[in-house]
Amino acid sequence: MAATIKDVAKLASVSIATVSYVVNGSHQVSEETRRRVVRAVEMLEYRPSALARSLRVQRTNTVGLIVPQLGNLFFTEAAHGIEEILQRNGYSLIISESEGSPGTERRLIQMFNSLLVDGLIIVPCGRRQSELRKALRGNYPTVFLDRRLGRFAGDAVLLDNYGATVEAVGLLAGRGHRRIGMVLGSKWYSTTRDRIRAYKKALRDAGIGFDPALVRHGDYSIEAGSALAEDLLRTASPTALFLACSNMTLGAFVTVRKLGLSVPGDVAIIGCDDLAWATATEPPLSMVYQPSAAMGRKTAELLLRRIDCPTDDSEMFYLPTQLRLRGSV
Amino acid sequence: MAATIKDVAKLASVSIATVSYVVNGSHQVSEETRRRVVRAVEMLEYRPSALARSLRVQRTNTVGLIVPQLGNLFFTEAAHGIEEILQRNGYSLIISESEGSPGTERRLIQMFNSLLVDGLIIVPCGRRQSELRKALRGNYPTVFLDRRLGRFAGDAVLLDNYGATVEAVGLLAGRGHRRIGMVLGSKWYSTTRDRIRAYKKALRDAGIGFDPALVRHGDYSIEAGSALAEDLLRTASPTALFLACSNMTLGAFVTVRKLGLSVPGDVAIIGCDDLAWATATEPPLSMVYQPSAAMGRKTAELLLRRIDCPTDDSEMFYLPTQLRLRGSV
DNA sequence: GGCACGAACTTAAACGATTCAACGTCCGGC
DNA sequence: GCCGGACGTTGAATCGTTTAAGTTCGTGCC
Repeated sequence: MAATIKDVAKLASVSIATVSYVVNGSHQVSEETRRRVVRAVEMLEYRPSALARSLRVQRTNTVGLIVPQLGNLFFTEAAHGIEEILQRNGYSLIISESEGSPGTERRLIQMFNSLLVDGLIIVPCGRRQSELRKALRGNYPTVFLDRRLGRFAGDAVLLDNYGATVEAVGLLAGRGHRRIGMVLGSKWYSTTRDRIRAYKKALRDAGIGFDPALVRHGDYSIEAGSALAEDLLRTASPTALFLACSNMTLGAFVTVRKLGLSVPGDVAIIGCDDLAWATATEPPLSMVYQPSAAMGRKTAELLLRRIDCPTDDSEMFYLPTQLRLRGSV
Repeated sequence: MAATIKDVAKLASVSIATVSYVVNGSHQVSEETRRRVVRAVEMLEYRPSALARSLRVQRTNTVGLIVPQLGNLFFTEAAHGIEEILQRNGYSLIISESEGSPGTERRLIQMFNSLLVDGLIIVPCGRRQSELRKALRGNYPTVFLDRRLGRFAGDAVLLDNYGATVEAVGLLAGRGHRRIGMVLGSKWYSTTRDRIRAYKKALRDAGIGFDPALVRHGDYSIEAGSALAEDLLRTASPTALFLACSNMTLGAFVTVRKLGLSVPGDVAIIGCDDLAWATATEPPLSMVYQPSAAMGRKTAELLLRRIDCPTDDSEMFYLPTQLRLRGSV
């Protein structure tokens, strides 16, 4: 249906090689033939097949992205940042969702393997890094986003969750809270582990003992936020809550109100990932701002650098967050 | 680097054709050779190149999606619904953002043209349908999502914005509101035109005159919601506001409170696209629920049908919405 | 005049799959 | 003993590009 390089060559009465040279400007061509070819290209509305080109040159100028959910603004903003950088560099992005399932994650990686992407950005949700490594097979550079695997495994762009949590918990402790409940994500994620380390550190600094009953793990959904907050309030009587994402913060806030408790009177709240609606509640919610778009940009830049010059040394970046105090504490 | 069909053929001591037949199950192969080939495939961790296959069979099992913004949950939920259906049918999805710019939209379409996608789903933002048609060149089926172009142009899956707006405005009028402000999207979008028709109809039914000063157009951002609501309140003194998307609803709500007005006492509010945070505000916001994920699924199904059997007759679906009344009216 | 050289094109071999047509082998039927 | 099929396998063309390696031709130099 669509015109191919052959059609153009025939119409311009030159060889297909010449057409290719004109289109790519990769070889000397006389002005006269150049014009003929250009006209033929325009008449036929010829656009080179990205597929055929990619097959030939063994690169697609495409990178893959695997995020847990598209319904989470934290990730879509990161995706947005990634797109911005890629677009500027002539790359395109294939986005897909792992739904937090290691199985889906593996399937997607295999899909990308057979798609000949030039690089991959992934928010890993599998637990074992060896499996992920194996699935990736090292055919193309990979950068981890938001979460890392193991201690020092590969390139990664992360947020300073440790620092953010130390600051938030420290602040709550400073205001006299002794029982600070934590609603975090899966205990296998590096973000969660960092936050727990930070929690213990902040408690130690404030001379408060660590009570495991105050720490819960959810799946970053609104429902998890509700359920865990309710359970925590009923069984561990915290006077403050820290929540690891905006969804869970929302669920927890609504539940706290439903239980007839006042914020911040009965329960102080600090959530993560400052979204616009956090200032529309009454009281407005205190949130740890996470620079998701910037994180995306940084990740894309790192990946492009790796694509251009692969190396064994891996880099890890921690982006600073920002605690935004509002009425909820 | 990665193993190709040739490597497998060599290792299994058969021709590449046989390997292909085994891998695809598209031809009879003796049990004995089948086993040899399968073993070779496993040993080499062979995965067929999607690129080469697509080039040969002239289809990619990939569809493109163009949405205005990824940062809008309405679209990401639709994307989610699309993915769900595609995945189930062995297709993958390439998502991209037009940022509401017709220029970017055209660029993206051209990218998809050279990418050999099997179909395209687009939330159009260009104003002229002829241009879009030309860019699309009719090489693959296209389905419009959420907005249509012109009156009856092509396959489309839409929401019943007309019905929703008649209901919402009618309800406000029924409660005695005579000056109902509308904060809508670009006046070129079909959604906006439908809503204006509905607005006029509902006013007529209630015996209220139409005042153009009560209708404003924004770009679906939080900022637009704030600015337009403030302007509307200062200059046209509405006692109720209808807003065409969740972002603008949020912006408007925050602004109304900032101006020291009470909701619903001074201003009643009905927004669109019921998101979870709408119940966390005080008062909770009345919203028109829009089944975005279902819309996505429906769209994907329609597209797949068109890919399987192209036809000239186009279909248009209007999905019902649902008015959810809460404290804000 | 012969030779070398560069400019402007073309030829043809990849890239990694699918798939049609052809081929050999074996078997059963007449 | 010969013919016709079925079965299993292979060779080669093809998809639409890029690009290394020619080819042709005109020109300048000795």
